Amino acid sequence: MTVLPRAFYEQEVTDVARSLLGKCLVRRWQGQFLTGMILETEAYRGEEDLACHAKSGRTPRTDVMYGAAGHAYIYFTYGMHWCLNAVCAAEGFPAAVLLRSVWPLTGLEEIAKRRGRFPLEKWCDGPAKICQAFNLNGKLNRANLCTTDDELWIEDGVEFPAERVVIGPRVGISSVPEPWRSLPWRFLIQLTEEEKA
DNA sequence: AGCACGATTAACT
DNA sequence: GTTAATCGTGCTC
Repeated sequence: MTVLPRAFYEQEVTDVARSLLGKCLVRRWQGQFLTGMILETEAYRGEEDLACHAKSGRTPRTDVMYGAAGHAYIYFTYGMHWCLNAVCAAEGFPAAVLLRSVWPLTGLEEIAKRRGRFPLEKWCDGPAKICQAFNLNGKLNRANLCTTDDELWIEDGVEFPAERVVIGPRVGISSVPEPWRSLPWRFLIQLTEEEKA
C-alpha cells in the first residue's frame, strides 16, 4: 500500500473527490490499524460555493482549508458530531472533500466498540458515523494525510470503472441557494452484495 | 452579550 | 415522515 502524496490532493477538488472513491482510509489507534474503503465523497469549493464553510471567508475554523492540500479538516456540528474532510487545491484556495461513507475493512473489533450496536452496513455510512467508527475528533484537525507521522492517512486502493460512479447533488444543503444546491459534486459507489461479503 | 443555525444521527409516531 | 439532542461558529446589536 502507498500513502497518497500531496500532489494527489493539489488538483481540482471535484477530481479529487472522484479519485478518492476506492481509496483506503487508515487510522492508527492504540497500536492497531482501522481501515475502510472510501465509497462516498462530496466536493466543497471556494468562497463562492455557498455550501462550503469557507463562504464566510478565512476564520479560525476555515483556516485549515486555505492551507496546504493533503491535511485533514475535521469540524464539529449539530452540537455533537464530527465530520472529516481532506483539504485540496492550491495553497490559499479553500477547498475540501467531505468523506461521507466508507466500507470497514480492518480493525472491525475496535470499530464495533463504538458502532457494534448497529448492523455492519450502518457502521460508516455517514460522515459523522465515520468519525465515530474511527474515533476521529478535533484533535486530528490539521493532521498531515500524506505521511504516517500522524495517526490518519489515505492509501491506494481499488479502481472502480467510471460506470460504477453515481454522481449527483450534495446532500444536507437544502437551504443553500442555486446553483450550489444542485451542482453534481457528490460521488458514490454502490457495492454489490457480492462485494460486501 | 445574545442569537439562529448547522456538510447529522437515531429514535419515535 | 418528524423531531430531539446539543454546542461551536459567525453574525447582529
